[in-house]
Amino acid sequence: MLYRIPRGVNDILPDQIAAWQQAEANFQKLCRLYNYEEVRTPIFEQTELFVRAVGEDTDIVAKEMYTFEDRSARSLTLRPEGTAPVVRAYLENSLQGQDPDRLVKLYYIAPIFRYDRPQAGRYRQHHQAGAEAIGSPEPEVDAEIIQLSLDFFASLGLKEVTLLLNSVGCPQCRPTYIKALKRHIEPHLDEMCSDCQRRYDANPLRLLDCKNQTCRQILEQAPSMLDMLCEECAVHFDTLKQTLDLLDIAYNIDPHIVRGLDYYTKTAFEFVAPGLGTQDSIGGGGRYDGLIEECGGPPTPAVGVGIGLERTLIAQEAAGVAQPEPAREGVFVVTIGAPAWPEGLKLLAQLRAAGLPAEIDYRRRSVRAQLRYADGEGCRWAAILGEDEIRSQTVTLRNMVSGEQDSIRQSELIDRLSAEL
RNA sequence: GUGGGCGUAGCUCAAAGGUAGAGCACUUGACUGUGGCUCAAGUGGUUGGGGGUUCGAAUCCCCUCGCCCACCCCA
Repeated sequence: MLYRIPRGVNDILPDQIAAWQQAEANFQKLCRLYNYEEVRTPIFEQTELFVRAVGEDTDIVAKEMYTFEDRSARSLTLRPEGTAPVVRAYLENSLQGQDPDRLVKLYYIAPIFRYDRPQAGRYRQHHQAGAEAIGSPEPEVDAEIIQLSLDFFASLGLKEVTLLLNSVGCPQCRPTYIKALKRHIEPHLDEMCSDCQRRYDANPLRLLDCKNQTCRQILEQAPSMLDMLCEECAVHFDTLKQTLDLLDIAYNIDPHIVRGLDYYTKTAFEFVAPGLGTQDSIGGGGRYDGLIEECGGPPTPAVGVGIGLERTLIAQEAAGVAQPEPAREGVFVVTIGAPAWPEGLKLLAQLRAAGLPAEIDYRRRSVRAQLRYADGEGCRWAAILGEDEIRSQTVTLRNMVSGEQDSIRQSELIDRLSAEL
């Protein structure tokens, strides 16, 4: 073998396509139900867009982007997340129109690229189904995004999805919180891991999700962001919780949900599912009220979600959700003997022209082999053409499920099958 | 980026220094023109790749690539 697939990326082969198409179709259907419209943005953007939107200090920007120069020395980057390109397209095409308060609801299904060490459920190219609601500050919209996501998981038979919920505050209250957090940590700083010592200055919020034992202990008594939200953020969070209660959506408050993208404000959430090992997050999102302004637009509040399709499908498999058997359909043209071959080819073309899925065995093997092939291909009918049939202008039509067969006129075959299939 | 486990037929796996195998799948036949069940025969391998040790390597050593697991990160 001369060439192998690059590390960390996958082929999606015919036997997996049904699961993918089901997931994609369900997501699209739900988005239409919730009045979100599809956008398709390029797989690469100016590098600066992601650096600015996601944040220079994040792992995604610092070490996980596929960045390259084109032939004119422009720095471009393969999309490492879905929100920034949508925001760019929203601004560039003035999707808000003349109404500055207009709520623009968009969705996408797109490949995402991150140079990470591959692992089960973690790939260098994966696919996200995402939804963004741009233009509304209302917590009910956060709830809508969450509900849409949960409906999607439910539509795929995923029953044990847990919603983890947090608020990461806003530019008003977060600095106060960070000051309090650092004040708590400072006396213990030299006991903490080297990563945390670096984060202390670079990105103190990230201290919260350190998995190191000693760091965790020190952080256990640390103040919680949730206790220090400003009035506006606290009301937003309370209203969101009330709305979720109203909609019978269960959630676990988890103050350690921080998210790896700097643009989040207020609501941050994550969906976790069993069966994935340590990569158990199948989706996540939150509010990003500052991002549109950061990208050069007017102050515009927004909220969104990204769902990992590979992980969702792994969770679906782990949960033992059976894929529906493809229905038997199609006609297999069986020819017997040399004179029947051209007649079979003509019949094959006629069937296809009439919109009936049809196949033939180009290897011209024994009847036995042709029927076995037809069975393996999942055909519902076999149309058998031999000397007898040609002489009498008929075809032997065999039902591949029941095994019954009878002789019918060639001129009636298409009408008969069209009625049945 | 760090540490560990594993790479043998299309698939799932044996063979622990001495002839590379089994089951499933596939092909053909038993059944001159009828699939699924049964039986029989057959096809199929640079043992991930490269180098080394040895009379002899799937097996031991080194390098490399890939997958998996944990850290990390996140979808």
